[in-house]
Amino acid sequence: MSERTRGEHARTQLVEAAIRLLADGGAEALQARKLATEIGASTMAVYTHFGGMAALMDAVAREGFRRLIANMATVGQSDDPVADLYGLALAYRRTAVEHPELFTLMFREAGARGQAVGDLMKESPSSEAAASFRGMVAAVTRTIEAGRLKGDPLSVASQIWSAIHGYVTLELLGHFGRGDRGVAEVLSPLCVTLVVGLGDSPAAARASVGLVTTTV
Amino acid sequence: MSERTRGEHARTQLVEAAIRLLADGGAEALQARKLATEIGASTMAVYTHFGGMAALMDAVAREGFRRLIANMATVGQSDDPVADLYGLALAYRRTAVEHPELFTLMFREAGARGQAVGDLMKESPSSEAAASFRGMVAAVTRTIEAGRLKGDPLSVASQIWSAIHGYVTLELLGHFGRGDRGVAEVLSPLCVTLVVGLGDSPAAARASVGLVTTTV
DNA sequence: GCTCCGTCCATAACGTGGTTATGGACACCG
DNA sequence: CGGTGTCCATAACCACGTTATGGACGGAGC
Repeated sequence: MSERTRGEHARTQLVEAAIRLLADGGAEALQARKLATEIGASTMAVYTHFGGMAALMDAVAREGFRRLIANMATVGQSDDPVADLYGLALAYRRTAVEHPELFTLMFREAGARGQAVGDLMKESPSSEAAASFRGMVAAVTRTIEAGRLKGDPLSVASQIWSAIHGYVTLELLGHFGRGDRGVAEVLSPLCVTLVVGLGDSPAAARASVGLVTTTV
Repeated sequence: MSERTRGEHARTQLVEAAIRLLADGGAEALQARKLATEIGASTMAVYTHFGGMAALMDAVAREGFRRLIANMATVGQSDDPVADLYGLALAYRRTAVEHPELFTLMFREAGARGQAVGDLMKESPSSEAAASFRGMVAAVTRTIEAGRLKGDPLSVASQIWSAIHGYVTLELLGHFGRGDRGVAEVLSPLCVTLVVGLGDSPAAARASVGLVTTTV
């Protein structure tokens, strides 16, 4: 039980190699044999450490969610909770755009393991995906406590998450054009629309969203 | 060039068999050999009619979009354009929930063929996916002409499509629970939030969405 | 009617990629 | 120093997409 450094290292090596393959070869490039040569080992490594490609991809997806959470965590808590919320949206979108294949895999795997992401309307403390959602619930709660938005935090967070996730999904599919055009033309107005619809004043909403836009 | 009835029939037979396999076996069950036995033929049928599994799945995706468009077309134009818009959202969601694997495939294939779905901010008259979007743009235009919403129809439609698509994607992944709970707790409030944020009055928005809720 | 020609497709083989069986190398433990 | 367990290279196996080949069938022209 002495940490067997080599073994644990191989495990993370595999996940990192997988993310690398994914990044510059797409989902099709994520193959056991390519992984093996990538880390200078045989395909058996995949089986001793994960039991199969499915479990490895699951681990890759988890790592992706961990990065998403980390990126969302860099958005601090300013005195403008609506601006923070928009910052979360941008962080979510940036994570996806920087690693589109990984982001796609994350939600494909979430579907593959059926209910594993869980019912986020309730408690599901184990799942990584749920953690990123809880960050959003917390941010929403602050906007409500600040008197900017109205409604049940869980429902409001679900609505906002749906909208952002949908925008990101469609942007990755090539709608809304390339570059940051979609952010300016769709995501940013969408966030204004949402917070105004949830009780914020149009002027305050535009101001809060405008504040963060320079951070893109 | 005489219509070769048998041949065309085999083509649609393959697509229908594919949708059937997809429905009760998931994406993994969509295999050339299973398709072949399903229609009582050999795997060559896939190649004479489509050239390969990729093209067949593309055809399946197109058929899926055709069904989506058809379902959205059943939503008529009443004298309440916001209610019609919510009807479109429900039709979109119902199409996805009734054939979740097909819906997932549709957008996976859209990604696989890269830009084929096209840049929906511009004209892309060929793609089936674009047609369903144009239906939404038309509905949005009516709400604006009726004085209920404000803004550029293209931008507004993009925002609404993002939100609905995101909700549906997450519901299919198992968030928001089973049955129609998500509709009542997230999709319906989300639509109210959107139209209020886009200029409708809260009371009118709730009335319009409430009207249609019984149609779920 | 007969031949020619094109389409469609069954059979069988090939290539690739996930998986597994086997056995060896090495570290740790008694 | 032998025992034991983990890790992994090799090589084979198997499922599935694909392709090569040739035959069956039907229409076109004579």
